[in-house]
Amino acid sequence: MSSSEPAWDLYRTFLAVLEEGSLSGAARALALTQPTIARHIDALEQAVGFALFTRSQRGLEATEAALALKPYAEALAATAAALVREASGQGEAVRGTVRVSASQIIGAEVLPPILAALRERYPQLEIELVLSNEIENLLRRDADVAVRMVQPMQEALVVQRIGTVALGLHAHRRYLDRHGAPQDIAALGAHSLIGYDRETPAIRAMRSRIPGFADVHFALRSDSDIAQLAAIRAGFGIGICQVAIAKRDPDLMQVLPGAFDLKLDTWIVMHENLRTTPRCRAVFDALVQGLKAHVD
Amino acid sequence: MSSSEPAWDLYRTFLAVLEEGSLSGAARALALTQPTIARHIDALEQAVGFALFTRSQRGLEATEAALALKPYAEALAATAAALVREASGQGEAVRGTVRVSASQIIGAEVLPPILAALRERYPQLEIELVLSNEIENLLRRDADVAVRMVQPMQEALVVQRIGTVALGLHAHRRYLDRHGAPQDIAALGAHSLIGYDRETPAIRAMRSRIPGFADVHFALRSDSDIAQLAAIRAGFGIGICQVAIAKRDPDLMQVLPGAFDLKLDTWIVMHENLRTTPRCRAVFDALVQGLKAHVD
DNA sequence: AAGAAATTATACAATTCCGTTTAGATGGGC
DNA sequence: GCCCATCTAAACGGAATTGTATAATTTCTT
Repeated sequence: MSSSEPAWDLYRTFLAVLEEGSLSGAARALALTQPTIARHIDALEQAVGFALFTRSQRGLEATEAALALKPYAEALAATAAALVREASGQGEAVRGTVRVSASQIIGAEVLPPILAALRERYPQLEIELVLSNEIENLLRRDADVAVRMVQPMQEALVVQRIGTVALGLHAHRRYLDRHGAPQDIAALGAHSLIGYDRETPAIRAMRSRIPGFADVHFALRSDSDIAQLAAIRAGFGIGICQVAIAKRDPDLMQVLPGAFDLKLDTWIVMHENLRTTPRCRAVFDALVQGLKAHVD
Repeated sequence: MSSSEPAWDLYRTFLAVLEEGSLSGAARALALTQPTIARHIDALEQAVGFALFTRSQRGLEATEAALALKPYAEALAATAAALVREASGQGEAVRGTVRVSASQIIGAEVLPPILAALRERYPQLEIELVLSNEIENLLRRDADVAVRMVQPMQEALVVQRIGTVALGLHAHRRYLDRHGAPQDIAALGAHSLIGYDRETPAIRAMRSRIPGFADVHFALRSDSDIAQLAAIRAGFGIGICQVAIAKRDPDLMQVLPGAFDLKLDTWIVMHENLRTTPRCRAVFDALVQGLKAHVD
């Protein structure tokens, strides 16, 4: 029984093998060589006392035990990355890397000008933009600052409420010229509708809240909000998008503005410890200001 | 500018130097040698690009930048330790180490028989008992299972409410025989009272809730609940302790049972991911059962 | 005031670790 | 059915890391 705990480097190698699926792949990812990776895995297996992978010629397969350890290795990687970001931004100046998490639509349609102005002001600031509808774990520091459409529930977070983002049914003027505008929700069935592919809990809640909208059939289904918005702009049909975004394009018309109105509360969220970190503070404040302008 | 991120081992060395305060101390703690530690720190300073410590002959002093990185290094250590615990308990059997956090009183007076029975049942189970009135961060895995007297607010936790623990004023029969029992709260001023040294927010809230108790003077002040309980048992005077604990000793009498009654809600808390880990599940269930018996 | 006991810094030897190379095996593509 | 690509495993030489020993400096104690 080896009483000494494994070297932390081994965890990094372990995670790389898990993610790459082979010793050789991990070696490429870490800029090491395959024998080194093999030795690391051997050493880690020696230390924990059981097999982590079943070797085969087309790669390694993780054992159940290895999968049980994976979340810990991922947490280590997230923390190490956060440490590097923190180190890169030491000092009073706004410099270094800030990791921002937001939804696809916000990230593609709303954030770019805000971030551009921010970068103009702080040339040494670098931004990592994580676009995902999953909410990143801020406590584990998967991201530094996040734009959230659901109320933050965790402790130890700095939260600033922005306001409500209004959603609405929209279509391109060209589409409405050809097919006419529906006069009520019931008439939507005769139109080309754009919607989601897989139903998430949030979407299911939304559909049930709009009367008569529960069982419409979508002619174009995509889980990508970006693709939906692009389809609306291309005149495919009627879909849901943010009213504020649609208003920027005079050719996008809101459909049934009274019948369908949905509001999303919006927050900017940051880990409490980053409050005094200049670069994170700057990004946080810029997002608050920029998104408030977008909501109004 | 070195683009490659530092080796994770350097973080461990870094944390050890922060905690030990010297290269030599860190070398002892990690079972390495002082030149090795010095090289690690040099390498890390090289990687981050600024000084982490100011060298002196009586040790190293951390720079502000180093202190800013400390929480990240601590999180790494906590996660690495959790990974080792997880690895030690692989398999279906209840074996390995579980880290339990509780208050001093609970840990010293209530948990021992519960844990003893648990150990009797699972001889391969090992327990790390962290006794502190600070609440350990379960998300960072400073502990696996915790007994909490404040309502858990974090997400991603498995929470089981136990009930309310009653507190009351108590004294040893010997003390009351000599000095008599006070008939009302006002009469407490003439007695030897046992209480806290520094006022924490929780204590301040408690004092304000008991009328006439806000400005009593304590003859013996200690931040250690254990010491307070020991003083009560030794007949020093009147102090606060759990009614359930006092009842086990026929010589401990409750004072002013009607006027002073305070209740603490109690929960057992565990990280969600540990729900399916046999050893943590076993400890969690045993604590729930054992503490419910204590409350009743 | 002087010596003992810390500490960091430096030089050198030994060990460990890593990379290169090779062999062996498996799966996919023509 | 054969060949090529990809993988793991093993052997060996070199490089990097580590440990040992020592010097130099400061602080605390006697």
